[in-house]
This record gives sequence, C-alpha cells and structure tokens, in this order.
Amino acid sequence: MSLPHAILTALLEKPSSGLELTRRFDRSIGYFWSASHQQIYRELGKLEAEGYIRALPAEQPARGQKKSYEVLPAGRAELTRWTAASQDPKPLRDPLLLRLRAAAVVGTAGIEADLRHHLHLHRRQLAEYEEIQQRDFPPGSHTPQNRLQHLILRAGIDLETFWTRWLMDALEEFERLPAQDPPSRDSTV
Amino acid sequence: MSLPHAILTALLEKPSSGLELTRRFDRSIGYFWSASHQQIYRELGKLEAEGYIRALPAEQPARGQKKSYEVLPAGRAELTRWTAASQDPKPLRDPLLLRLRAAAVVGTAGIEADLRHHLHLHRRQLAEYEEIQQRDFPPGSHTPQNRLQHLILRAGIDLETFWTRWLMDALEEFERLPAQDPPSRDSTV
DNA sequence: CCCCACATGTAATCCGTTACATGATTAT
DNA sequence: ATAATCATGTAACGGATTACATGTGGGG
Repeated sequence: MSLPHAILTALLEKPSSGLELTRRFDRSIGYFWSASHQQIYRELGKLEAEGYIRALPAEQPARGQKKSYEVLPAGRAELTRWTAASQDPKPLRDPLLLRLRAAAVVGTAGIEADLRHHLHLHRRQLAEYEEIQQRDFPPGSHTPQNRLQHLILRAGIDLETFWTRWLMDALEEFERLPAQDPPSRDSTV
Repeated sequence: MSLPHAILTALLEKPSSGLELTRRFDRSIGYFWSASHQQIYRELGKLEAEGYIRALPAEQPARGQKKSYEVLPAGRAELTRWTAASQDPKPLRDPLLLRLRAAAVVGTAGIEADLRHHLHLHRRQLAEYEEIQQRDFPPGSHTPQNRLQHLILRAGIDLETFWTRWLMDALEEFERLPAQDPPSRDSTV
C-alpha cells in the first residue's frame, strides 16, 4: 500500500497532472518507488473517489485535456497516519542472487556477461546519485528538511556502492573459477 | 518469473513435498526469494502440468496425503536456459525510504520508533547470516560450489551491514534534529 | 472421541505490467 | 491536411497476499 502515499507525497510537494507525476516518478521519487503512467492514473482516480485529492478547478472535461490535482486535508491526514504507522521490512527478493544459486546447481554458463551488465548499470546509477549529491547537498547546507533528503540520497549511494563492489568481487571469483559449466552431480540428465 | 525457477532449484537440490518446500523457503532460499505455501502449491501444479516436474510415484491420491516432486529433464533444461538469460535489474523499491521522504513533508512524528524496530530486525538477520558463515564456510573450505554459495551469503551479510549502519546514522540524525513535527510550509490545512 | 498438528488446496482481491485506444495541440 | 507529440485513459493478464476450506493421523 505504498503507491497512493507516494503520490500524495509528490502532490504535496507540488500539485501536478498525471503525466507530470509520471515524469517525476522517473526521477526523484522513482529512485526508490517507481510507477508506470497506468498505475498513476488508476491511483489518481481512486484517491479522488476517496476524497484525498481533487482536480484543480480549471474546467477540463476529459481526454486529451490536462488535469491537475491537489491534496485535500483528508489526504494529508492519511499520509501523516501512514508515515507514523509501523511497518515490518519486507524480506529481500533478488532475482540475481537467485540465479547465482541456480547456477551453482545447473552451471554458470552465460551468467558472467550479465554480471558485467549489472555492474555497468549500478555504476551509472551511482554516478547519477553522486552528481545529485554535489549539486543539491554541498557541504554546509543543512536545514532539517535537507538533512532528511540527504539521508535518503545517502542510502541510495551506499546501496549502489555495495552492489558495485559485490559485483566486482563476484566477477573476480568467476575468473578464478574453473570454467566448468554444469556441476552435474545428477547424471540422470 | 522467478518463483518457478526458485522451486526448480530447490527441487534439484532435494526432491520435496509442498510443505517441505515451504519450510525451506523460510530458511535458505527464502533469504532472497520468499514465498507462501499458497504460491508454492499453485506453482507446483503449473510446473507439473508443463512437464517440468513430476510427483514421486508413491500412490497418494489427494488431500492430507504427502506428495513429493522431482525435477524432470525438461525442468532442468528450462532452469539452465533461465539462468543464462540476461535480465535487467529492477529499480529499487523501498517503503521505508518513501516514508522518510513523506516525513520530510508531513512531519517525522512516530517514525523514529520504527527505525529502531528495523534496526533491531536487521541486526538479528545479520547475526543469523554470520552464524551461518562461521558454520558452513570456515576459512579454507572452497570447492567451486562453495565459493558461489559463499558469494551469495556475503551479499546478504553486506546488505544487512549496510542497513544496520544506515539506520544508526539515521537515528543519530534524528537525535540532532529539532523535535518539531510538521514542517507545514503549507498552511492551508 | 476430540482436538491439534500436519498437509494440501480454493477463492477473492490487489498490485503491477503489457498492450491498446482516444482526444487535443503543434509543426510542417 | 497530416503527422507527431502530448495527455489521459481502458482492458487483459499474471503474480502476490489474505482468508478460508478440507482431509489425515496421532495423542490425550
């Protein structure tokens, strides 16, 4: 149940139309909560029906016309409630680690190239975060709001740093590994 | 599309019944790909229908009776194919970071206790991983298979280490923060 | 005999993804 | 006029979660 609250947060920061939200979910907020435009439009409809947001009164009927939304008091209250409520962290779910585990059983053929690909993408993301850090959080800029935002960004930076290092480790391990492909302790195949 | 492959991997390691798989998904494999028993039973049905696995012939008809499965050659082939195929990493999705961002808008009241709770859980998970490391990967035990498994475990350890550190950082930040709750630059509420 | 744990499932709902549809505006 | 682009949606599907249902076997 996070998407509606992500949208409420974005709309509080700045009232927007569906497409503008979609754009913003490709940057800032999307760095840790992505969403497609279909999800966003559907959710905007629900939020409006529940009385959490409303369309800005600019008299646009329907399709093809821009339609901006703003948060109503009930929406802000709901977001406040959700922010303060306790939630358990979800267990980790990572396809790449799963694939490595599978590779330990059926052989590592082909996986190395993909590790390189992942490494490339994580490096790029890390560079993007570091650019943002230099631009938006120069040393000595700390209002309370800034501190929180910077804390969030640092999580992103540290996570990408972890993945980058771990993937380099993994690739090193693979180079040292005998290139044998299927361990095949199971010879029935 | 990872669950069926997680199940195939688990069944290759050891033929099992649905409940046994559920148990194993609460430990080892579940550390990076969790699944409920409902998901597992449904998926076992599909995998059997597709000819990837079969029930071990022990003549059990239906409900209440144990029913074990083993992987067929087609299943192993499919797992091999999937392991080698390239996949893009999914963008990060983390409700806690989202909540912090929301807190920067509607106030940080109540969130600190939950950060402590998360910290506790991550510390516990880290301790569990480290125990496994000492038990299963003592220094000097490196068959190729072991190296891969250890690599995967190290990812878990490093991730939990990251979260533990980051949460301690965050809590420190909160203590330094003025205890004001709603920044409320928006006074229309 | 009854209850509980073991074991296997079904049903309803929600969320996310993919593909497609439609209207309005602007440039050529 | 027409094509491209902006903008808002619909429909269909599949995976995950939650709640519930059903049957077996053993201990008290």
